[in-house]
Amino acid sequence: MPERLSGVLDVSVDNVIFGFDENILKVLVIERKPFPDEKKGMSAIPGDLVYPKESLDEAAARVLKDLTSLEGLFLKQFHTFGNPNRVKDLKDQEWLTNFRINPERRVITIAYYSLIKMDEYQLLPSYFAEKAEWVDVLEVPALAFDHNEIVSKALESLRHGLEMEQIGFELLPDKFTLTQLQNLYEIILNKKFDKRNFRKNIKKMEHVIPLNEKQ
Amino acid sequence: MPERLSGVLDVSVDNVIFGFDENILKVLVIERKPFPDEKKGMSAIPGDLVYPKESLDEAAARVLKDLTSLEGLFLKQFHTFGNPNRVKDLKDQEWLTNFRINPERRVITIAYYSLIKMDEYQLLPSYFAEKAEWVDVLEVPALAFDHNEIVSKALESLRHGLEMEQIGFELLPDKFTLTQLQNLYEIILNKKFDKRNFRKNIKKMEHVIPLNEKQ
DNA sequence: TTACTTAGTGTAAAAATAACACTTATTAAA
DNA sequence: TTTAATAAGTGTTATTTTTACACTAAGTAA
Repeated sequence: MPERLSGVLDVSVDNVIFGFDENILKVLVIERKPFPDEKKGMSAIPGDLVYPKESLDEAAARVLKDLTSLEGLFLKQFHTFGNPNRVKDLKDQEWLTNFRINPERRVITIAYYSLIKMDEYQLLPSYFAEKAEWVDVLEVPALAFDHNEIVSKALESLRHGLEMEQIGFELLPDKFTLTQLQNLYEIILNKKFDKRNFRKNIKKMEHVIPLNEKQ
Repeated sequence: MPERLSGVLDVSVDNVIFGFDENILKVLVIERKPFPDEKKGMSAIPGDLVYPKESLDEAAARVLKDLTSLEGLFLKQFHTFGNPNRVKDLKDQEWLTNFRINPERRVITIAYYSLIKMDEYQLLPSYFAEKAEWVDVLEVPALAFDHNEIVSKALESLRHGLEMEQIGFELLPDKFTLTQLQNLYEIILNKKFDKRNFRKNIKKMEHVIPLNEKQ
């Protein structure tokens, strides 16, 4: 029986927050507080260490709320990232040295994605983010840690969720046009749909109430 | 900014191992080493703490190999369980007291499921398991920790994987009859299929080479 | 007012799925 | 060793689902 070390891991949650703005699928990216010698904080996905008494879902919801002040949003755990080197990059190590008690410690992260209706969203200062910014999911800059990989996998999961469950509505206001919804599907799935066939499919879905308002 | 404790979590992997035996979907359950006053160790899913330098996938593969001596099996991460009370049950606390350096510590676990062809499998003694036993997935006994919940969710994921990707073959020997395959689908998905339609669908799949052997 | 863009609507062809029954071979029992 | 019972193997038709496709009406911009 090999010797087993324990307590050598930190656990965080990271949250890929998607929003849909007219014709663009966006991701919320924060600017990580810069460490002393750093001019500008690096971009990252919002996240935090899990507190001792909260569940993973609660931690993810907290991160989301701190940043947006919104509660009850769609939130889904999609993957856990635990490569032993995922925080060992030089820039990340410098940052951790300034902001973590045990910077050298391995960190695994449980990744969630969440969907928010952008019109309900208000930018909030947060203790872990200098500022937050929406970026086009197709133009995500270089991010801290393995966050680019996390975003890619989040996008995959979102696509899957859009096809399997019908999650798209979470990204639109309560009242929306079918054209808006179709745009959303086309952009997220990167695929064109026939207008009439698309509308037929929506009619099959429950929980969509046609408002006899036009245009 | 709230005070952040760190190093208060242990991280493990747990592995729900599925096998298919004639007409039954089975799960490999181990008997957890009994603690001193315990007559018989409680049943559990195989798992272990993640070692300092291995990735999560590696940890899961190691657990699997220790138990079966098999490598390169189908292995899939499906969910991470992190309820703060998931190891706080009295029985579990007693056990942890005997087998962990920090028994009171919170443990989160990354859960995987894997598929093995039962005829390739050989029961192996393992340092964390007194013995291992296949049980019908429909008659899983009470398990340690939150392992019953983990098994349920693994089964959900397996069903999903069977429908989406075509994962069923991992559970059968390299040569198998279509009847065997249909049984597998019917039992796992709990659904009947028409024999002829089923065979048509298989023919559409790639990577299946019909051997002109009959019966 | 005119031209241009976007919203809104039904039908027909094609593809995929579901329903269905008999023959042959093997195994078990008389 | 015959007989009965069980399981394997095979195509066709009907139904449902999916796809392809074009014009009208209204609103917006020139």
